[in-house]
Amino acid sequence: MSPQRRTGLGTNQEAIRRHNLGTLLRHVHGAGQMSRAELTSLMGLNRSTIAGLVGELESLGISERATPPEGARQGAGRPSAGVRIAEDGPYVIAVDLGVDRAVVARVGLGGRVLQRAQAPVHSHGEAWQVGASVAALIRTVVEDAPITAALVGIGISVPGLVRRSDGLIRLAPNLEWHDVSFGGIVLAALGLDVPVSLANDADLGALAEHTRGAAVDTDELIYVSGNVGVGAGVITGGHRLEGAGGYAGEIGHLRFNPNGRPCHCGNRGCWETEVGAHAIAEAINCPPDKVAQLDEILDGFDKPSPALRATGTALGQGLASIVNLFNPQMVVLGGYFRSLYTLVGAEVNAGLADHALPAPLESVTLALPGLGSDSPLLGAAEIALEPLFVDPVAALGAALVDVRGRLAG
Amino acid sequence: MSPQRRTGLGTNQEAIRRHNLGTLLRHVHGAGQMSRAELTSLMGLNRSTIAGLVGELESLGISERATPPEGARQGAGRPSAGVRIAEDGPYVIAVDLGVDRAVVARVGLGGRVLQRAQAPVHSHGEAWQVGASVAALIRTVVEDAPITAALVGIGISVPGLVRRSDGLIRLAPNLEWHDVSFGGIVLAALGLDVPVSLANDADLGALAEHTRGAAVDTDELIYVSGNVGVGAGVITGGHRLEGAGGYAGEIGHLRFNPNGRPCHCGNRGCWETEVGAHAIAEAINCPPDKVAQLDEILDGFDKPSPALRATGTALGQGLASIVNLFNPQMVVLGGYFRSLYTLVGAEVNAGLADHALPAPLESVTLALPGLGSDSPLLGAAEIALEPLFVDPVAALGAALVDVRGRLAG
DNA sequence: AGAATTTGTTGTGCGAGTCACGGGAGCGAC
DNA sequence: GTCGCTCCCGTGACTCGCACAACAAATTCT
Repeated sequence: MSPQRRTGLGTNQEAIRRHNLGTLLRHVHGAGQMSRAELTSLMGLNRSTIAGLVGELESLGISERATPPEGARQGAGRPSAGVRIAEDGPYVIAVDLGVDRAVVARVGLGGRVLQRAQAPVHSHGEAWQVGASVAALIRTVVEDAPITAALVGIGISVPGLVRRSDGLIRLAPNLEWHDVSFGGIVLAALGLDVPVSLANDADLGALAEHTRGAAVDTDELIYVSGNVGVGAGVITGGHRLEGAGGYAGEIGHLRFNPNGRPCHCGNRGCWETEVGAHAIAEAINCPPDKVAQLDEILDGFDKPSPALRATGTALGQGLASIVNLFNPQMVVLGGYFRSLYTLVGAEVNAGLADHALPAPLESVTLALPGLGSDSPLLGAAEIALEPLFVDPVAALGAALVDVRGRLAG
Repeated sequence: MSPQRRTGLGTNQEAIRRHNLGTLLRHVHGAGQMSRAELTSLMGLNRSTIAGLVGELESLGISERATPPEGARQGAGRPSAGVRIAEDGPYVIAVDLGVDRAVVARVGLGGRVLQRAQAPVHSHGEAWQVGASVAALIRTVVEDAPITAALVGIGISVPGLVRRSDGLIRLAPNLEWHDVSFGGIVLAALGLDVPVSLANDADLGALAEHTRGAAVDTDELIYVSGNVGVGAGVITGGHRLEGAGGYAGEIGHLRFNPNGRPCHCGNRGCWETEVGAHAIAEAINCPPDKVAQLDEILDGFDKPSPALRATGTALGQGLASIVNLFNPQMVVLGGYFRSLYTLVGAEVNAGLADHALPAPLESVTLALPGLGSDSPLLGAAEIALEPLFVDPVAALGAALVDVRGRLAG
């Protein structure tokens, strides 16, 4: 969260520098590489100011000077030097906790996945067991990190409700977890003390798609995630919509059909009972223990069955409610909705067009994730990197160097 | 909209001053009067900086020095001088366009209603006719304004969909308007050229309740407005949720009962068909032409009928979907929902508790508007005042002095 | 090859907030 | 009543960040 959203505080010169340095880094992070001239026009600051900021970033070891990038201006004039994320710069650990597997990656600024590992996770496993597996994956992934590179933090994507204030997992239905302090568990298993951020997988999917996926330059977007549960991550005004407790986006339990099937939440006919993984599995006669691989199974289809087409219509109709409520510019369909939309896109579009109001409908686009199924993972990297954009100097000061040594000791 | 939300730009010193001056004014505006010491601790700036800012505000004629306010610190020590909104300071015109009447007020900083007038409006009247009535009311209300006081702008609350980019009224079902540039119509009728801002009534209700109503210090709130249509204004992270086009918050057409009554939007069983004014009027045998006064009629009841109780349950159940989606800290029930909640609050609460998820439910409070039925009007004043908080000097420079003279000439 | 264009570099200046000091205004104790 | 305490105001020197201007450097165009 950028400090600018804290309303009411004044700004002093120290804050300017922090903000400008962080904003510059955010730009370089977003584009991977840019020229100083681009930065000058993007940020609206003087050339010499940009030069000073870039110099500070270089002296921090975050960025390095590069030859002018490819897509640079054509024409006369001295070419502008490039600013590029440093090879041995700071990095974060991203964890995508799925229902049946955990993916862990070491991710550098610019969103580059430097190392990656994954392992199956016992469904309904105890939290400490899962924590131990994740810790082991983290050890693997940190193996080849340069000894000088600093670990800024760990970001974890969770399929469930995460409390914003402290990252407690309030409820992860498909892991059968309840009030689990998973961040603490992982840190304890590692024996490290670094900042850990947890958030809902759909929220992080939205964040990643906004930063470097299908929704770059789109400040109003919703990432609808079909995992075993159905959830949404909302970005509005370029910021995550979190809600008071951090639970915003629970679209799975929208009232859809009051005479429908009972839902595990206690109501009847929640949207999830129509478009959730179990409903779809039933529609395609998929055995219940394969529900976690629903996306792959759907990818195997080449022609949709009538039942699947009905599901597509229900998906579109539910999306209509969401479009009416949030008036997004883009809706990204993640998880198995990606596969489903590929199959029955026409039905989804029709359901949406029939049930949404004309005004919000005209400005919305349905899209597939630009990052494939990595969106939540890269979103986890983004929240872990966030402190660097708020205050690069402070975040780097708090970061951990020689992680391998510390893990060994 | 505070400039801080524009991400990506750098900050220079000029922007600091603008921001600090605007933020200081926003604080004084919110509290009406405060001491410099309070401002110092609120804004986290140095005493002398605050003194400089306050001095600038005074020299602009916006604020004036006052004796220490009542609620000041008790005990030893020199009392801190007060900062108070100036009597003859800048003001705005706020317009609340209802289905059957228009209310116009002259509102000063601090939210003080200085003058007020209203007139019935012909339902289904032509836009230019309504514009002429509103212009006449504005002339009345400007009558006694000090000749030195500056008019900063006009804010208009509209019962319909307003396009964010240019304030065009895309659709106001109950006025039967369609793509009406009402701001231009009013300005033409006045023969003035001042900034005009238009927004949806529920959005403005939320804004006003957030600034000086029931939801002060609540950064996640939803104002649910029952007028002839049902809409919502959402504030999240302290900012209005507008959506891509400005149409966010259309909760009236949430899918509620797919086998229900047909809705004018083309679907069946939208929430509005269950809790909208026409549904309630039917439930209490109120003649259709009195629908606009539904709140007063409901206030006349002392015992709710079973039909009304069922409506209360439906209201609560629909609110549950909203609470699940937005995870607000407070839901304010405006319009006739205020009267309805007073009658059948128990049913509303029960419907909400039954259908909302536990996590979002535990942090939400239902509340009545702290500003009564004036919320949209005062919200209209707030958007018109907004430029003053972004850049007081510029906004005052663009403001109009001697309005009466200009209107006469 | 020279002009035109665009950018990097350097030094100067302005402006905004901070800091430190002296003075002022109430409160409370003796 | 006076003194001390506490908190605040007001003023001037100080620091730091950005803007500006002039010059140097690196290309492209003619």
